Amino acid sequence: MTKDTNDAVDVAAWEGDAGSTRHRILDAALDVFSREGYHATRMDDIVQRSGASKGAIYFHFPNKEKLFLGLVDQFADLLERRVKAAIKQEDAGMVRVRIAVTTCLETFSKYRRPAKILLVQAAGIGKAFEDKRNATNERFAKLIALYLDEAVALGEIPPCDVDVISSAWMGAIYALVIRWVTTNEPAPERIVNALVPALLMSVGYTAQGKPHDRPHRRAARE
Amino acid sequence: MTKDTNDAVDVAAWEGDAGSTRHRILDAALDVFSREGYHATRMDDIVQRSGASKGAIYFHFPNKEKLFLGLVDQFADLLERRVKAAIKQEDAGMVRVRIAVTTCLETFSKYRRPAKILLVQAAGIGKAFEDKRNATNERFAKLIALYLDEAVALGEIPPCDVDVISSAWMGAIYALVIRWVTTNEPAPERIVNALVPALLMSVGYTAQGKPHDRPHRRAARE
DNA sequence: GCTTGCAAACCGACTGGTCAGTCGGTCGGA
DNA sequence: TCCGACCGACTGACCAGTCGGTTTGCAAGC
Repeated sequence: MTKDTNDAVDVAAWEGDAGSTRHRILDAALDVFSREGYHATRMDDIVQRSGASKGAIYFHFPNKEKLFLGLVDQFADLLERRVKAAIKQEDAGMVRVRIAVTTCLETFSKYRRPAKILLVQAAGIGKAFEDKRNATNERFAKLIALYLDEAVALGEIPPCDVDVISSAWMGAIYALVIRWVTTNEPAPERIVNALVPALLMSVGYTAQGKPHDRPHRRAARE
Repeated sequence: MTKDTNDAVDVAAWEGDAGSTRHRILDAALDVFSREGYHATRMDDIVQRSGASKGAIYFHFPNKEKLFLGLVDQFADLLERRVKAAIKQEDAGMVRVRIAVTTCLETFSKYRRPAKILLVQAAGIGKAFEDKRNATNERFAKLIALYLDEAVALGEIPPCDVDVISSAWMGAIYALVIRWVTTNEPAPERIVNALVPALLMSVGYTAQGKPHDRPHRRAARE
């Protein structure tokens, strides 16, 4: 797990046309935005980094804001796709909850720079960005809430304020990913090992029939 | 609890000289920064809002950044003071953990605008701010970690990765406060009721001898 | 195969607006 | 008369976005 952090070809993973000018721009933007933040990034930085020209950038993207939000959206989509794909393989109930959380963490750790853009750089920039971030946030919280509701319905966990809990979970996940992304510190493996059980326990899920390292079936990746 | 959100005299609560120019500037800065964010705030906005002049602002504060970071620091200090004061009244162990978390939430909900500055506006602005936010973050995570360690030592909860858990807790708290601060949505009371038990359960603390609404002693405020 | 035409893709010097910060100056109290 | 507090018009850097121009790919006509 998490052997490679895609540090070279991040955007390529979810955009087809590698090598094209458009792609080079996106890659450069991702790189610079994630390092410097939105405001500290000058379009000329992206020009230099991408090797394209100012004109090329404004030919492909209407403005700086759209370019940035595009990156955020793309990554959020990817994340959602991966979570849903992973879920589909499993039966309803707490197993799904566990898989959703794990997939989230795996994806963040694999796509480190996009994660930083989504979680760190998209905050505190302005109204439009704040809204976008909250929306994205809620989007995943809702996903978690859905699976939690399922688990409650199945009687696997006692009823709880699913709305609040799912927000809290996202917050917990985000906080650790942010910390890892910026300080490199709690290794992803350690995060998963400590966090996932804690989250499950927080809703009163006692690890029934979980023989420590049960090989849960896992099919097609991505 | 949380009857009044100090929406008028935020800074006054922790700065002595109310009415002075310096104080009026801080107040105005808090107001504008929390609404607009760091970059969208023009010094001229603060000028207008405070009734002071550009010269007065630059007489009291070296630059925009320092003014902003000053607000962040002041609020972080206040928060820490309040948590420590609340803790002092209680015996070591899980009770302290509960009180620490509750006090955090109470303080955030009471000082809504400073909270927004600390949690939302101080992110994604730039290196200096990012560091500051991480540092503040860690500062409180460490505090929680300390009390959790105590509880583990006392045998009230099983051992766990306290470092990761405390970060996760802060993240959960932050996420909900941010959501409340921006959307006004999960009422503070609901947050406390749902979140605190969940956090406690997440470290395997079974609510022993907690008769639902036990009147825990509470002395001097602030 | 070769010209011609045209548009999509790309180039980069330049502009126009925006602000953080400055600075010469005023005012009132000790 | 001196100094701390305050005033506000002004400046200079910075940078997103523009625009006239060039190159490239390619299809249609001959």
